[in-house]
Amino acid sequence: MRSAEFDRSHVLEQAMHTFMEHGYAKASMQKLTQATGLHPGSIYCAFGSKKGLFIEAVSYYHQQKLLAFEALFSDDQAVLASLKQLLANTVQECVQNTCAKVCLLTRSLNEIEGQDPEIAQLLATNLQQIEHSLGEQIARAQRQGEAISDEAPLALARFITMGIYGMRTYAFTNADQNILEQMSAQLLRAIQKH
Amino acid sequence: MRSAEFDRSHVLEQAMHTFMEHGYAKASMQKLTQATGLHPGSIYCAFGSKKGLFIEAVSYYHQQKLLAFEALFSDDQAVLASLKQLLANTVQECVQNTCAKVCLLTRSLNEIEGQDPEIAQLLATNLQQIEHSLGEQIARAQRQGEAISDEAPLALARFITMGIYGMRTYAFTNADQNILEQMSAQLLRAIQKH
DNA sequence: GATATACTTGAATGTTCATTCAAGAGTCCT
DNA sequence: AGGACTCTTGAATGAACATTCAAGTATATC
Repeated sequence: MRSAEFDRSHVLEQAMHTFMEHGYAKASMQKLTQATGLHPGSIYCAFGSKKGLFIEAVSYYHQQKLLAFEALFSDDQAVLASLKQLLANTVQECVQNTCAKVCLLTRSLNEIEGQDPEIAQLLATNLQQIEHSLGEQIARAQRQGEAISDEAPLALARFITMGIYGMRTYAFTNADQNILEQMSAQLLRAIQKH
Repeated sequence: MRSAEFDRSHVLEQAMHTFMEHGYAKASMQKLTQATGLHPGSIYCAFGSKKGLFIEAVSYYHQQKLLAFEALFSDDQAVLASLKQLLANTVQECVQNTCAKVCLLTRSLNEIEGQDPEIAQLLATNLQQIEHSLGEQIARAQRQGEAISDEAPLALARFITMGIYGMRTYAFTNADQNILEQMSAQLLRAIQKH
């Protein structure tokens, strides 16, 4: 017996960054071996293929985003306040000049369209999971009597989700913090009671 | 002398479809020669490179979208009605099962990020031009006293633009016509006077 | 119809890519 | 300490890629 020498989390973290920076197609195995410090053989032994590594990197990214989401929407805080913070965090990501500016899920979904249904399905499922969690939080806000529209919680969650996707693409054309903050405010206003 | 044997518009139309279907990276020269009927040498003679062909195909796409936009927002119609139609058309595109479901500009913008600043700039400029035209129309709506918010026209145009980007990415996770129509309605409501 | 001037053709080029594998090295159990 | 097992290494492989170019072909002018 002999245990693997590398730290799987660390490798996935680096691979994730590489995919975020270059996209799926342009993240060559050469870039991935450099970023992870692993040799090709080790990657293929541990993950089967470039696609396998990508799938695990995506899952790793998704896991991180889910944890951040749950931390943000802790039970002892107004949902609308958490939502506002979620949008503020998204804006902060978008105006970064690092690979942190992209959402691995939405970017890859755009890239992969029409190419690999299995990856597309994984990305869609992950995104829908966050959308669903958001729906639960919005339902809670309504129960708690927060100043939020009484439309179906899922419809409101979809709207905010769509808004975040839109802001991310918009930021590629114009990463202006003021503009993105204004959009966030418009999105929030649209789901508030008036 | 001898004139070129192929119809440039027809070639660009086919190349555009190929890029819409496969994305930039995965639209190989082989696929492009098959789709256009041109031999590699002819493409390089007429467009210089794959990137040159892509840039012209993007411009061709943009031109088409601009014409469609101007036709939709003819002066003798309420702006809000045209806007509603614009969103309805977008939904129709998104639920298609052909390459017509993608916006070449937004899809490529997501794919190209961090790879080619020249292409990114072209895509951003094209998208901003449509956003700007939309702003002018919204300003006209305000002057004509339509039931539209009195926020800055550009801010409203940005919001709708962002919404369309968002719907396009959202449709990749769930191309449900009812849901997309509901989002359109939410977007419209958000910029109306109340 | 001869000649010059293009455009067309598609095989060849060299690069880059994902992937494999046999040799080497480390670890554990007896 | 020896042997068995597994992980690591990185050069080798073959496919796919964008691009080139010399030969071939059509057109126009004189």
